[in-house]
Amino acid sequence: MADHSITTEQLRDLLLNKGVKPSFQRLSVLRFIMEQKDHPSVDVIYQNLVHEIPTLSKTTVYNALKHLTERGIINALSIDDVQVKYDYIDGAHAHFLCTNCGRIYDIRIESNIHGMQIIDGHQVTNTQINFKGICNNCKQ
Amino acid sequence: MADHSITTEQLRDLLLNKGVKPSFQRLSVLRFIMEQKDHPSVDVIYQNLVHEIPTLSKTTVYNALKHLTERGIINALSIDDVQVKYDYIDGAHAHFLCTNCGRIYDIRIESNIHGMQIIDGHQVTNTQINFKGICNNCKQ
DNA sequence: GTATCTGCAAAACATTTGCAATTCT
DNA sequence: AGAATTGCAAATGTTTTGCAGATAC
Repeated sequence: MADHSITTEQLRDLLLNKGVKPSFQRLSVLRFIMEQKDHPSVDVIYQNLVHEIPTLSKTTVYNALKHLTERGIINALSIDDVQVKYDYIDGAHAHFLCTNCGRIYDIRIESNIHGMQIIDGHQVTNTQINFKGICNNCKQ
Repeated sequence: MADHSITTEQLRDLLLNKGVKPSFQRLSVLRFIMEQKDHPSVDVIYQNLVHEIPTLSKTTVYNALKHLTERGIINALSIDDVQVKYDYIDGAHAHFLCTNCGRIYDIRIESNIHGMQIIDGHQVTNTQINFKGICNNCKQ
C-alpha cells in the first residue's frame, strides 16, 4: 500500500530519481493516480485535474502519462479494449475487469511479475495478468 | 495445434454447436483466424478476405468477431493498445508482444488458464497473460 | 413472411501530431 | 538565450451505430 499523505517533495524526488522533470502538471497526474487507486483513464484524470488546473490540456495528460510509463513509474494497463488505464507500480498484482460495470479490481498474486526476465528467448520488460468476468458486486 | 485442413462442414458444426449461425462471412472469418495463427487484427482479416469476398464490409467482420468472441470460439486479445487482435481458442497459452516490431508470439504455459473460476469472489470467464518487451528477432 | 444478417455511410471515441506560446534554468 | 514543456487545433485510426436492402429458414 502506498502512503496516502505523500508530500510534493517526495513526489518530486521520485520523478527526479527516475529521470522525469517534475513539472507541476506531471506531479499532479502522478499524485492523482497514486491517490485514486482506481486505475483511471486519461479522460478521468483530465476531468478531475482540470478543476485544479483550468488551463490543463488533454495533450499534456497524454504526454505526462507517456513519460511516467516509459520511466517505469506507472503501468499502462491494456485490460480494457477501449481505453488505456493507468496504475501506480507498487508491488505485483493482477487485475480483474468486470465486463458488466467496467470496474477494475486489484488481484493479489504470489509470484513476482515485475522485473526483467527472458522467456522463449524474448526480453520481457512488462507482464500483465488480466482476468475478465462478472464481479462480486454485479453477480446478484 | 489445430488441423490445418479443416473442412467447411467441421467449421459449420463448430459454429452451430456454439450457437452462432454459420453464414459464409462468419465461416470465412473463423477459418482465416484458425489458419493464420498470427493474431490478426480486424483490418488484416478484412484486407485478406475482401479478395475472396469482394462485397465484404468491415462492419460485417466486426460483427462476426463479436459473435465469435461472445460465444467463446475466439479470444479478443487486449495486449495491443491500438488494435484488438484475435486468436482461436485452442489450449492455454500466454502472449508476448514485441514493442519494436509489433509481432505477437504465443508463449506456452503449464497452468490451464481457460475455464471458469472464482477469484476473490469474482466470476472469471477469461484470463490473459501478456508479456511485453523486445523479441529474440529484434534483440541483435 | 418474418427474423436475421449484411454493408454502406456517418458518427463517435481515443490517441497522435504540428506548431506556436509559455515556462524554467 | 536555449531547451524542454505546455496546450490548442487538426489529423489519424479504430470501433460503433443507424438504416436500407439482401438473405435465409
